[in-house]
Amino acid sequence: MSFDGQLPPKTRLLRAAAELLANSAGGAVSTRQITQRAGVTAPTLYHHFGDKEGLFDAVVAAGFEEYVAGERDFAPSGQPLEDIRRMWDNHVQFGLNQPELYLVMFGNIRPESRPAVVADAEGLMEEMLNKAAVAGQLNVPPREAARSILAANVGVTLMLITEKAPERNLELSTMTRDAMIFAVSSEQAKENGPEASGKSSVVVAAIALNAALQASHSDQLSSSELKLFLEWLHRISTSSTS
Amino acid sequence: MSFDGQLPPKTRLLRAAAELLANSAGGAVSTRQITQRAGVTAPTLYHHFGDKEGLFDAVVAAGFEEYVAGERDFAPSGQPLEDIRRMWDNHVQFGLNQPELYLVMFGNIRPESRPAVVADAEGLMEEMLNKAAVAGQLNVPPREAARSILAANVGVTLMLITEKAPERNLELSTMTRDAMIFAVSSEQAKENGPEASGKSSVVVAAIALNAALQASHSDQLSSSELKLFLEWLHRISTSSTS
DNA sequence: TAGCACCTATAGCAACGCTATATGAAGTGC
DNA sequence: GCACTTCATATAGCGTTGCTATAGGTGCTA
Repeated sequence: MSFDGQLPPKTRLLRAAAELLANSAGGAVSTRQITQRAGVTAPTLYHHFGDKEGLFDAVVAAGFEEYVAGERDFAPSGQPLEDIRRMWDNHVQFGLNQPELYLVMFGNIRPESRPAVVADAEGLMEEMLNKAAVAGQLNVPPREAARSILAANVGVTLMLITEKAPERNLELSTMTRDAMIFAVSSEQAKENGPEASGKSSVVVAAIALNAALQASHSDQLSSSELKLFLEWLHRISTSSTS
Repeated sequence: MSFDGQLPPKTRLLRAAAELLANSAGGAVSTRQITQRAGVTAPTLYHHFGDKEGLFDAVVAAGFEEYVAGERDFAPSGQPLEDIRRMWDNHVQFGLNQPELYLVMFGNIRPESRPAVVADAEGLMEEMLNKAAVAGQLNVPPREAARSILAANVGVTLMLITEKAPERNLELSTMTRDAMIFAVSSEQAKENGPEASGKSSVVVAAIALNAALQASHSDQLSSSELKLFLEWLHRISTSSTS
């Protein structure tokens, strides 16, 4: 149909799959649709991508580049937590702009099998949270914070996708976003518990130091010392109460 | 196989589908599997349930009864926000106990088509949040709070399901849960200064941790460990590198 | 007994993901 | 220039999927 041009079949398959995925209104996309649109036959698909999932993975990888590009463009504002907010909003916007692609990336859940793209997104957020941790702005270890925020981010995006476009209320996103960021940040005023603030200064400092040490591979400690040091820091920063 | 008994075919189909769904390790469940296990042929299924999705909806309805029963059993503790916590935990536990059924209920996302079960779960949570609102414990309208909490709840549960069982860290759930509940509750102290954020460096963090550790005699480390730990902190905090 | 819903089985369709096999094109060594 | 390998694509078809057109059996009411 559209890709009779001189592009190599592999590229045509990728484009055809991406376009069909973007335009398929919720319905599944078949390999026959893809190959027909790409102007090739079935074995070509399996020669280049192994199977259908392989093709989709490749499409997702391209989509993920776009996603990451959106994340990185806004990156350095100097205020890591503000950057996390923008990462969150960018995540939601990506999901709403390309719901089908997003569902392939984040919605294709199967038990005990984690898509690589989720781990990548998690790493991206953890990276940013590390900066916040170094600045002493984090209440919990960056990895746990990233997992928690990303889980909420995906949940909100999926819920927004299921809503019809005109009814979408993005306040759901901003509210949940700020709730999560506030929860992991150390700037909260903890007036509930009297002993809570005393403990939190230890934890915040330990988390900050831990992040800082891992970021700038320090040479003040020998490697064996560093290893033990980090183990202790982990024990402190993951302890629930003192 | 197992349902040659005298139960009506409709019931046998429901049970067969439920059992196959519960035991299928992530893979899809075919109508032929279901009908064979139920001891009937294909048209029987379509006579009673219309199509495959109709059968699954019926299974989900039964599963949802179980889910709701779990939610309601714990309901009246007098503290609505505490009940919300239990609803959250019950939701997560339900998802981890019956991941396949949960995925059919909450993971089968398609754009602009919201499963009825999601609306029901939302209503259930909103109902409970209404009590909190009446008691003046809510910061936002119950409906928005319910949507926000449920979105995060689903996101966390989906993320936990994708993890292999032995590695599951339920702290992700409790942390996100408390963050969301705290965010919608009116008990938060909203007075936190815009700055008060320190500098970012290993040295500052080490100094902060050092002071904090000495202030609150931590018992996470033995005294000999603490001595060495403090010595290292001193080495770090007196060095000039960033 | 006749008629009438209701329920189930036989048999098979179109579409699915995927592949065994064969054919063409492009390079490589002699 | 020619055999040889390698890569890339096509022909044809396998087994399975969700689903159905048609017909037959069953039990109830008249």
